[in-house]
Amino acid sequence: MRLEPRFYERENVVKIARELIGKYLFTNIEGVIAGGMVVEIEAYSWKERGCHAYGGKMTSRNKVMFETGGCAYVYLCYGIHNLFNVVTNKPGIADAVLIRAIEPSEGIDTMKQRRGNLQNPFHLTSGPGKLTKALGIDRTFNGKFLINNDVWIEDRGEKVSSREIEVGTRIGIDYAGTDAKLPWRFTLKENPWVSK
DNA sequence: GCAATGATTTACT
DNA sequence: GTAAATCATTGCC
Repeated sequence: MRLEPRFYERENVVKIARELIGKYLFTNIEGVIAGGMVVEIEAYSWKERGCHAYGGKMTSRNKVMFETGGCAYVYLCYGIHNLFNVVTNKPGIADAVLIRAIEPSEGIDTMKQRRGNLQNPFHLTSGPGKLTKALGIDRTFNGKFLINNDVWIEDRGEKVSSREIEVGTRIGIDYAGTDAKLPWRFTLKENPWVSK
């Protein structure tokens, strides 16, 4: 079952991130479906320094974060890598979750092709820049709604108990000061597809 | 208009 | 495990 807008429009972005573990992210590029289960995710909110829209400041890059929940926010990091976020909360409130890793289930051959020859198959989608490349996501997806047929998230009814979820601090935002210590990173315990 | 910077990846030791 | 590559976005001049 595909997740509806009201799932994303709730106020607690951390809770949404926690609930998205075990859900399935798919893309449909020119009729080819690829995707898999979300195993790693982080929450971001305008209230803390780790977020692009910290303080509620809108720029041409992050304006999509101010859209209503259920919008895709894709941006370029380090000049090369596309990172895939899902906007949450109500219009005007810039919260989002960053999908960092998935466990491939559909279109694995296509993903391998997009990623080129890999030594270690576990490197296919075990990182935010890797998974966007594997799924064919680029910045043309910025602003797309997850109720369209290009990209969406499904609930396949798999239950993930809280003790299977590992909570930690977010990656790569040391500059955020004390906000970098917020326990807003969720991973599936002992899953080989989680980035290290 | 220009230089500093980063929510990372890759290859190499 | 560590370090370099790489360029759009940002913020200041």
